Amino acid sequence: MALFTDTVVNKVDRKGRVSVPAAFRNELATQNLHSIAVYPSLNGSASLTGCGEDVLRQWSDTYRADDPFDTDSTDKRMTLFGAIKRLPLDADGRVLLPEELLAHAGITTHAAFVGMGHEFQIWDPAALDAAGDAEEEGSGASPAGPGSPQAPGGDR
Amino acid sequence: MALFTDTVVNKVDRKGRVSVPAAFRNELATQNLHSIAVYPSLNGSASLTGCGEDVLRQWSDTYRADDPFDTDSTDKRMTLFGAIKRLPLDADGRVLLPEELLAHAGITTHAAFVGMGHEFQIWDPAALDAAGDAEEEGSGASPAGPGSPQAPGGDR
DNA sequence: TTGCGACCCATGAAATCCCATGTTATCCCA
DNA sequence: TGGGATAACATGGGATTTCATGGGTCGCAA
Repeated sequence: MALFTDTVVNKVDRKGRVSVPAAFRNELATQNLHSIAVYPSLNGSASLTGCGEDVLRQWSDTYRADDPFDTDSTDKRMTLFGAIKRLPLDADGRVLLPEELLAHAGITTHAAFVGMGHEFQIWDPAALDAAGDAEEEGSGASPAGPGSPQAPGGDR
Repeated sequence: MALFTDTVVNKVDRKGRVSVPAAFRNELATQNLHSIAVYPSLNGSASLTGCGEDVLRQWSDTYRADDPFDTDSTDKRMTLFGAIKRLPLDADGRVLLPEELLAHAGITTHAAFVGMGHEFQIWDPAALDAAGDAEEEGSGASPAGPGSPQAPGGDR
């Protein structure tokens, strides 16, 4: 299973393309994956969540055993799988983020990729900063702690 | 699992490279690891913590079974994995410490590697001295005790 | 035909590789 | 046990490759 770490800010070009960080690509390559699965984060934050297809398969497997009459299961599957877009990586390791997803995350010129273990998230850098600050205060984390995983200045 | 001990001060060259102490490298080699995972220490001190990837995988595994709808899990993973950088060892056993990490630890010309069992820390030698002294007084440790693991004078 | 996506190439900056060197620790033999 | 030979390490620097990014072109479809 891929292991995504680190936070990287890349530029979104005029065509809506973004380079997936090389480290992420390498992780995907170890699983022979040539695309990423992306969907609006489920916790309601203005961000996207992405992962390799292997993770999708695992989720699908956990649901497959469910009772076909279990409406909770059908609801969740619809919410989850219905919103997932599979984005192929081009020869240069970039993906084309659909307008719809860009809008959901409020991404305009830059996209911050945040590793989260077996999956990752994509944020507008400013929104990520804000979310990090909020968490720091809310949870009473150590003042100088890593509340905000990274402060992606403004650029790279 | 690797076992890191001892304190070693190495030089950071103009490119930001540092030799990982040979003893540490040997520990990593026994696990077939060719990179280290480094992140700002979680206790808020001006230092970095490092470990082998085996430790990361273990963390990731504990989260992987989580329900994708579990927002508490996603928050934790973002904070933890978002700040971890994987630094590959080059053929000579060196890593390139990113600007960002150097700044967090206040490292400029020298880096002190401190073994801590299954992980290790990286300090600016002066900051390490200061932290050791403070601990000595605060905890009432033996006056001449090993509060500061070593007094890495100024150089090697 | 016109707009968008897939593919290709160019470029500057940064990371990686590779080799050279001085120094220190280790080994081996008398 | 002295002392030279040898190997391991840390370090510097130049050569090469990777990466992110911009832009162009071709083809398909609305």
